[in-house]
Amino acid sequence: MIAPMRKSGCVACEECPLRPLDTFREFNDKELAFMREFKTGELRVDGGATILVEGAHSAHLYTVLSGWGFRYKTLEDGRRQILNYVLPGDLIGLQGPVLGEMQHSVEALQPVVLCVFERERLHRLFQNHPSLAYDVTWLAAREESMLDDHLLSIGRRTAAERAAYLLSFLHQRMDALNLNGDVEKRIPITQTHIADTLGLSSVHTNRTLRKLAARGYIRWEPRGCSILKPEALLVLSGWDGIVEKGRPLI
Amino acid sequence: MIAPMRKSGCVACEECPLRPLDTFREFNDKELAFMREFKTGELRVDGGATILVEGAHSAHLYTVLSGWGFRYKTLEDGRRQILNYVLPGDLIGLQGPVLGEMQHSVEALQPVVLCVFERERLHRLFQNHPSLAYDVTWLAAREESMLDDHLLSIGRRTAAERAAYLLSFLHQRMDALNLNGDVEKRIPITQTHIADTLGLSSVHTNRTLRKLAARGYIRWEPRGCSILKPEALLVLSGWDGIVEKGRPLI
DNA sequence: CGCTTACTTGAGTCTGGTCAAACGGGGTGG
DNA sequence: CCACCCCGTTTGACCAGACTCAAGTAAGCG
Repeated sequence: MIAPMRKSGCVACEECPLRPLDTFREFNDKELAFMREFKTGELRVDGGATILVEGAHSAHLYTVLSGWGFRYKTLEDGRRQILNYVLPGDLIGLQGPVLGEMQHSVEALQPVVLCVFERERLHRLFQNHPSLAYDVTWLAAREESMLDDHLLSIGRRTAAERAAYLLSFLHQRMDALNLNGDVEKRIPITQTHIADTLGLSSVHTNRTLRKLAARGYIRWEPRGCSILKPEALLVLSGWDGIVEKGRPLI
Repeated sequence: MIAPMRKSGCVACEECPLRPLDTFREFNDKELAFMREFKTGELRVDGGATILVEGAHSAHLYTVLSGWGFRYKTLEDGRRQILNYVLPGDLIGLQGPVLGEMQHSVEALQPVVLCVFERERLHRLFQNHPSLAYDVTWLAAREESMLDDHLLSIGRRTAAERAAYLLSFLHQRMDALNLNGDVEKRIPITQTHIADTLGLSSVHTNRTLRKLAARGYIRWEPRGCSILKPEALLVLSGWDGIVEKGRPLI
């Protein structure tokens, strides 16, 4: 599951391929210098691997460099709820250092590369780099905002609206990273993942997605979904879309 | 809706009635001094009043000193989803300063007293008080953790389990504040609030609650609910309960 | 080639929604 | 003081969206 991490041979923060993207705010030299120091290595995990486990008192936190994953919780009897998806630029595992232990698990959907940070050094970040501390809070507030949206969706939208919302949401997040600019245009998840995100059964999810496909809004492919009419999905969902500018990249 | 705020005549942070409670971590003198400076006044709102509005670019953030409220979002057609409840000690309105504008609204369930903070000074807090900055992040991570729990509940639990979860959740939060130690033992919400939290209709919520009452787990009172058998509710819900120690009070 | 995983489809069931009506308490204006 | 109204709660009857069970297809892989 876990390849050894190395400091040499991994991407330096100054050359991070994500940082130049429009979504991310610019860091100054001091911030970048700290980041390079803060990052202790990289971690590669296979698709399907568990990155963080509920209950663990993890020694690390991570930022996703590439690949998709998802956060989830389960009930005793196995019912699973996917809480959110993690994409490149997302900070994960903050609950470990801050609250003491993880309250959810994280799993990779594809091979994922992670930047590794030590929980110990997080205090140094807060001590010496207020702007970065603020950024960590920014990221936490953003996650909360996404969860609010998901809650509204699961609680109050119909199955079709929920599906439209989720696909719009993921499409917009991809868009911000230009992941759909080149090769990867597909959202790399199965219908079971969608079902476990929307609080539906996989059978009903399938029927709902087929209707969206019949209308020409999406095309379902093995292990993934292509968005053909993002605007139509957005209208159907009744969602405003993501409001986000100057997102920090820790 | 809004009474004028005054700095004199309001509770100083050193004498904050909440701070001595076991749930909250102790603050040192320097932290307390900053808090007294940070707090610019108090605000009293009536029950039913709106404290913060979605879309607003609010100039303040608040900590609840007394009273209950709730955070919510609505869809165009009026469908409402309650995201979480706010109780004394909760920091609200962080989204304003951090993300730029509020993505949800907050409404008072009762007369509520709030400590008022200026969004401008939040940067000073991060600049000069790393421990408090860390605390703000702690609170954001805690909120996220609660939302994760809610999502699991709405997405994957049955109506009865959801109701049991929500009532357990609110009961535990009351407990931590000793609100049930003295006069107020009731959870001060209507069945419509519960319905809008659980993603159910009010009719079905009523039937579900009556079943819980018939089993002797709860007693419903006008505009409120008393918990008679918290352990039974916890078992029914399949929830672990809140894990929380040394919560900061900003 | 056989196994597994993902997706599809049909049939019957049930949880939870909608519509409708009624009750009861608290507040208000006459 | 009483009539009225409104809000929150309760209950019944009926309906429908979503679930379960079940079976079958198709693609990928060792």
